[in-house]
This record gives sequence, structure tokens and C-alpha cells, in this order.
Amino acid sequence: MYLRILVEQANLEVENISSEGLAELAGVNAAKVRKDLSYLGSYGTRGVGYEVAYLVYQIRRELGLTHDWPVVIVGAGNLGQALAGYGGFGERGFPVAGVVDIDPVKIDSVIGGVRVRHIDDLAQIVQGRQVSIGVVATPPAAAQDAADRLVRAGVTSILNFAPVVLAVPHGVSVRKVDLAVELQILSYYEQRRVGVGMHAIGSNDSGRGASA
Amino acid sequence: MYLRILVEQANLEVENISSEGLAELAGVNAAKVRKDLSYLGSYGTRGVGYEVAYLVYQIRRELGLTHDWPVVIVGAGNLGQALAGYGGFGERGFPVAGVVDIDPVKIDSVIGGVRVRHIDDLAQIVQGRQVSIGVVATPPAAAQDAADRLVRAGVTSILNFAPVVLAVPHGVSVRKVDLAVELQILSYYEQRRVGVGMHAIGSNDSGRGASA
DNA sequence: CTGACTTTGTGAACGTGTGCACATACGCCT
DNA sequence: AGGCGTATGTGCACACGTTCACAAAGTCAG
Repeated sequence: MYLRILVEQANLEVENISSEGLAELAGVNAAKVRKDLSYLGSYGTRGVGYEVAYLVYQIRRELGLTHDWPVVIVGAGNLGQALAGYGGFGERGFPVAGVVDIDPVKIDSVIGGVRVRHIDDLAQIVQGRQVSIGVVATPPAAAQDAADRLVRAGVTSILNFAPVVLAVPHGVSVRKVDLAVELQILSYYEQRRVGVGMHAIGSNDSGRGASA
Repeated sequence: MYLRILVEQANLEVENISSEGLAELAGVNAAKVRKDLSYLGSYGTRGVGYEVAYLVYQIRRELGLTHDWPVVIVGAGNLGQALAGYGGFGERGFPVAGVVDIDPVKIDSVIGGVRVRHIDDLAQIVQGRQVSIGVVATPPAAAQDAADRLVRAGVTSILNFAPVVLAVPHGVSVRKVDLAVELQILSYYEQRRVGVGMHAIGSNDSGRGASA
């Protein structure tokens, strides 16, 4: 998150930024910013702040964003198509190396400049293009199989959009994005708002909310 | 998450489930399950476990899922279209009440059975259909404006897919889903894996990972 | 060079979430 | 009816992330 804001500031030709300025843009506490950045080392200058360009470089380095990480998407349904068609990934260093599906009807259609291939070609794509990140965008019932295939092909990190808990071997990282859960959390706040007589208003989930 | 698993179990005609069983399906600790469920009240039976159907009812009640929460989507680009076309929302109690965009080219196209309308019609949609949840699926530059319009129209909860920090008045809840950040977190793990010589393997983010 | 001002880096306090361990309560079998 | 086994509910300890507060370190003006 800091990285995104800092890149934005760099484009605006801001050369230095204080922890307080960065905190405001990020919607967090200034002390937290300093503590977070201190894990990278002591790259700030007291009385001045942080040099934006240098900080961008250091964060990129720490996050492993010095080179691209090609990504393979499993599932060419609504979500898979949207992800492949969304240009933002390539821009941010995650080019779509391939899209695979199990449905013959979808094979060979082109999405976002990438041709959909059969899931049996997964290993070939992964090994040929050194892909280490896979995205599961299948229906829930097919998600575990998709994950198994990704792992077998050599992928070691998975971003899972299916609302299921994936079982993977040790050494494989999984992150889950569950859109329905996000909406359910909002519905919980809505329900409290009307039900308990408004004394819960303004209380957001830790750090994820913002107010002005 | 428990809700999703319990509904699944109910469909499999499981009548009772223990905290340990539920914990395994959810990939968490059994004590955590019991503590979480205890916030709903004492709905378990010692020596037996929890009655699935009753638990589903209680969780639904607590989360405010006893009735539907119509949702309005701002932005009919790649992501907006995918979200509108994805049937999962309606199924889970979040029907798409409308999709709006500012681009005249997109107006009147039909996505997932819903006609795209102009953003100026937002207030009408929100008030006419009692919408309290809005989804921001616009490019970053347009996100704050989209949020402002949603708030003005009367929406009190926002799910934000744009990679920006939204400023909203007190009393409005915001949740953010940033796909690029998720990938960056995975890239961080990947980078550690190769860089530091594998002693970080298997360490996932708190509770979001799974292994077998 | 000195002094006033600014901003970092971090020790300490605080709050929250997680996990262990065990008393408690319930069902079932004899 | 009584005892045994099983699973819940929760007090306690621990670990972690967040915030406060302040000394240290740097800049800049005169």
C-alpha cells in the first residue's frame, strides 16, 4: 500500500515525504508508518523525512518486485476473463502468462490478448514461462482440483477466488479473496446500524475503513 | 466462513458437527471455533456438538442475512461486468439492483440480466430499491468521485476494488479488495523462498493459508 | 558555530486475538 | 438410576500488532 502511494507521489514529482504525510495518504497512524518502514532499515532522514524514489526502490526490493512475476489463471469464466482482461496486473509486474480452462467451448477464445488453452497444457505453460503464481478462478467444486494441478505443475503460490478452503502441501502459499464474505461483513455493519440504534456507527473493521 | 461451510454440510445432510470437525473444514483451531461461536450464545450441546441447521440460522441472524441486500455496482468495465455477470452474489443474498457507468458507450448494454444505466440515475436506483451497499469497480482516478456519489445517494456501505484509499463521512463503512496487493504478498513469499534459502517455507499469512 | 525546530527510530504500554487446558454439562449404555 | 465418555464453554497465558511518547539526529537560519 505504501508502495502504491509512493509511486503516485513520485509521479507528482514529490521528492521527500514525512511519515505523517504518508500516514495521512494511507489512512493510518504515523508511528505505524515509521515502524513499518524501519523493518526495511533506516532509510529516513531526521528533520526531513523519506526520499520517495529511494523508498520505492527499497520496498520493491523487499517485496521481490524487481522483476516480473508471470501469472497463470485457471478458469475462464466471468472472473477469469475479467482478471485476464484487466490491464492492471501487467502494469504492476504480474503479466498473464496464460489462461486455462477445462471446457472445450472456451478453448482458443482470446481474452486480453491471451489465448485460452486446455488445462492439460498447464504444466507446459508453468515450466516454459517460469510461472510461480497461479490464480484459481473456477467454480467452488473445481477449485481443489485446480489447486492440485497448479501444485503438480510446479506453482508455489496460489491466489484463490473460489469460496473454499484449499488443501495444499507445505511450502505452498495460499491467499484467499472471498467477495461474498466481504459483502457479508458489510451486511453485518448495516444490520447493526438499524438494529442496535446507531451506536455502532463509524466503527469500521480494523484499519480497513476510512472516514473524513 | 463458518456459515458457508455449515450450509455445505447441511446440504450433505449432516445434522450435528463438533467444533473439531468444523475447525478442520475451516482450517483453523478448534478452540477458536468454540470461542467464535460462543459470541452468538451457547448453542452447542456438550457431548454432541452443534446442530448445523440451528447454527446456520443464528449466524445468518447475527450477520443480518435474514433478508436480501441489494447491491449497486459503479463502473461497467472489466471488473464491473464480471461482478454483475457472476451469479454467486444473487445466490448468497446480494442481488445486483443496478449497474451504472459514466461512459455513454456502455449505457443500455445488458450484463447479467441488468441494463447499465447512467451514473446520474444512481440516486434513483438507490432510493427506489432501498440499496445500502455500493460496489466501486471504476479506474483509480474515478473511485473517489464514485464513492462520493454513492454516499450522496444514500449508500452507507462500500466495497472498493479500486487501489485508492477512499475518504468517506463518519457512519459509512468501507472495505477494500486490492488484487494487486494480494499478488504482491505472494511475490514477497516467492522472493523469500529463493532468496533466503527456504527457511520461510510453509509460513503463511495469519490464518489465510492452508496446508495438508 | 550555535540554537531552535523538525522528524525519525524505538522502548514501553496497551489492546486484541489465539491457543491451551480443564471444569462443566450432556447423552448413552448398562 | 448411575456412571462413563465426549464435547462444550471459558479463564488464563501468551504473542502480536498498534499507539504513545521521547531521546537522538538531522536541517536551516543567523
